[in-house]
Amino acid sequence: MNRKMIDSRTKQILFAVVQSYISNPEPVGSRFVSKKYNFGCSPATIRNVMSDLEDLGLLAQPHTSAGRIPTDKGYRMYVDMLQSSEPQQNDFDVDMDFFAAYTNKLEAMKNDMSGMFSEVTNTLSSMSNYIGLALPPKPDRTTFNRIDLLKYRGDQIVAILVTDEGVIKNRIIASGSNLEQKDLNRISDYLNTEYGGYTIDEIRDILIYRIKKEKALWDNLISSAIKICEQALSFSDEDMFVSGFYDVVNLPDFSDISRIKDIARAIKEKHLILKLMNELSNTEGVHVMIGSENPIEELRKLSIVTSTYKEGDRKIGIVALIGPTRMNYTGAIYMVENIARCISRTFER
Amino acid sequence: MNRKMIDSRTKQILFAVVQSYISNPEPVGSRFVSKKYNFGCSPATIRNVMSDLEDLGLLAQPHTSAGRIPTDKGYRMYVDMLQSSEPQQNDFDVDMDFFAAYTNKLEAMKNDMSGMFSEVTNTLSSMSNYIGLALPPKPDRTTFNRIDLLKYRGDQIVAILVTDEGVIKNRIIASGSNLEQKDLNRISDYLNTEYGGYTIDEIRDILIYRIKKEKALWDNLISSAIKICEQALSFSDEDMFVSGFYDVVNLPDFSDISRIKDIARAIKEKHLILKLMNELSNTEGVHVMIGSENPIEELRKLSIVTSTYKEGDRKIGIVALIGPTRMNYTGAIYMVENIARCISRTFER
DNA sequence: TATTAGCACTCTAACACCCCGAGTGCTAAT
DNA sequence: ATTAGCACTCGGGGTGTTAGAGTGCTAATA
Repeated sequence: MNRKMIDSRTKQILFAVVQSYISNPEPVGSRFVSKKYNFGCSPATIRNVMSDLEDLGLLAQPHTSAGRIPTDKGYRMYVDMLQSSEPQQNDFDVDMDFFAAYTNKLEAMKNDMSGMFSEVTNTLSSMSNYIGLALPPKPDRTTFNRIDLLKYRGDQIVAILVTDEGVIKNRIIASGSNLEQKDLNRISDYLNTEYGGYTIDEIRDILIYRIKKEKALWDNLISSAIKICEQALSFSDEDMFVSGFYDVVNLPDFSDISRIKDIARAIKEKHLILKLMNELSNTEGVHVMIGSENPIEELRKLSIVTSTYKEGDRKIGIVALIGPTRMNYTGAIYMVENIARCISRTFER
Repeated sequence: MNRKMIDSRTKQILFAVVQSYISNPEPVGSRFVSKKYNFGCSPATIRNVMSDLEDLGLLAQPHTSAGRIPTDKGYRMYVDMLQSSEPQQNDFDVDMDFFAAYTNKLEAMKNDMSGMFSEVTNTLSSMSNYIGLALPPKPDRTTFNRIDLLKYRGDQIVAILVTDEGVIKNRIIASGSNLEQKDLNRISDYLNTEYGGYTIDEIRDILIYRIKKEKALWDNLISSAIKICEQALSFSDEDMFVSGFYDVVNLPDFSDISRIKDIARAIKEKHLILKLMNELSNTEGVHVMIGSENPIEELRKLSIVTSTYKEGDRKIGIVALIGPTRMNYTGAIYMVENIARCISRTFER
């Protein structure tokens, strides 16, 4: 056998081992492989090959007299094989009709982002039994299109923030002073010409800068405008949707209490995952991170499958599944990919 | 010893056993009680008393040669003793100043109910290491005060729903037809005179009835009004806030995997807990349910401490802590009670 | 009559031990 | 290059033993 190149049969045996282990979490032995899959060779041969695979760091033995289980590197090769070959038949009982219907369902929820995305994570997790994640279009990174201010009762104002993705948020704020609708119109005109096109992050920076430097210069109206804008833009950054923790504890992979603690900690440290998701939201299509490949310490024993969704050509958010490294990658990829596609379609209309 | 009446020393010994077990989850033996607490009697005497307590069903032995642990009934008596005696010194390092400051913090979030209540559950859970729950003022059960409709762009309308507790929700809806602001005013006037004072639940019923019976009779405007009202009132009923699952798995009480599964299932079945909370939201002040006292199968091994919060005299919602039956009741009661008080104060202003 | 000391008894957790079976690695034959 | 055969290894499950903690009971005591 060559140093670098792995011959086709070897690859297939790796594939078989991984697939067997995924469907049944028992170390897989040579006899089993030789019997179950038809490679036309005896257990002894398989043994040799598996031994090679172990040397390559693709398989490992829990202990001497046990079968092999895949290493993270082994899963990696398996996933790469999956993705280079043609679409696998999915293991979940959802077909394309489901996703078509689902797109319509999401479409109907378009006005309620948070409802829509909690629906998405619920579906992801309940169909897969893994943990579903979703990042809605982040205001920070979207372009401010316009803000509208409507007078409400007393000194209260309804601020409606519109970005390129549509209405993001509306909230009621107290202006402090009693402004007329025409004042509000002047304020929003000012804000829209001044800030239109910037991302919300940038606007925040500008605001902070201005407040420091030029405070004294402004007239009352502008000062109100800034104040209102500040209030209207102050979103919580905790905008990540997670669900499915409660199913995942039933997976055999989490029969060990310490694994559950790991996963609990990982989810609790939302900001870490958030950061990772943000980094990944530049990637195109489906992306898989396996165990130790993961930059986040807390996720080193888990795998994460992500896919960005888009509006037109712009990637505006991301959905994901988190599960054990012994994950049904075929199914997870299929789900994540198609759900992301549903969301994209929703934004297109 | 009398049949029914338990003498004071016996009670105190029960108290000691429970408290010891709560602070350290080991069956407590007679020698230990006699040494640690000063009852001025020997282990043998304690043993007799503990044996009596076991006959009364207040203590139990995991096995013959182990110490005693409290039964649910034992915890019940303990909690009753707690509540009849004067306020215990709390075990958490929060004093009244904390709650005063906390009230202000909540005050500032009053415009953002969901933010406020997720803040509440986070605080509850992180300070106690149990699971924090909160039920915001339920729209269904609150009285509809008025609805305001503001024209926004195109056929879109901002609907602002006001109840006796203040602004509950504002959402953007599409009217379908292009209405002027004065039409909207007529619609909202109609809705307000027609439905003001009813609870939202009742309104929903009325709407359904009317839609069936009188559909043909209405003019266009009223039909729009109903349509809008329907849309505006269609809240998700998933309005319960939960947090702290991730800390609770670290408690020694959940070192057993099956216990974790129990608790995971309990939380997943939100509607059950929701129902319980609804039932409890008529109770006055703090309420404790211990293990088997619980009507919900899934919670039979857990305890729940609840407290309603009020606006004036009306109880409008509830907060709670869920933990193991071996719970720090003193601390949990203290936290729940005071947090509920903070919320009440917030609504008063 | 309530309390206590003393003692026999019970039960668990921990450890040692053994054996079975599954699965391997190696070697020699094909 | 493949294979059959065989010795070897290791974990899991069952058994036996022991130490220690805690009890219940009895008889003595205040």
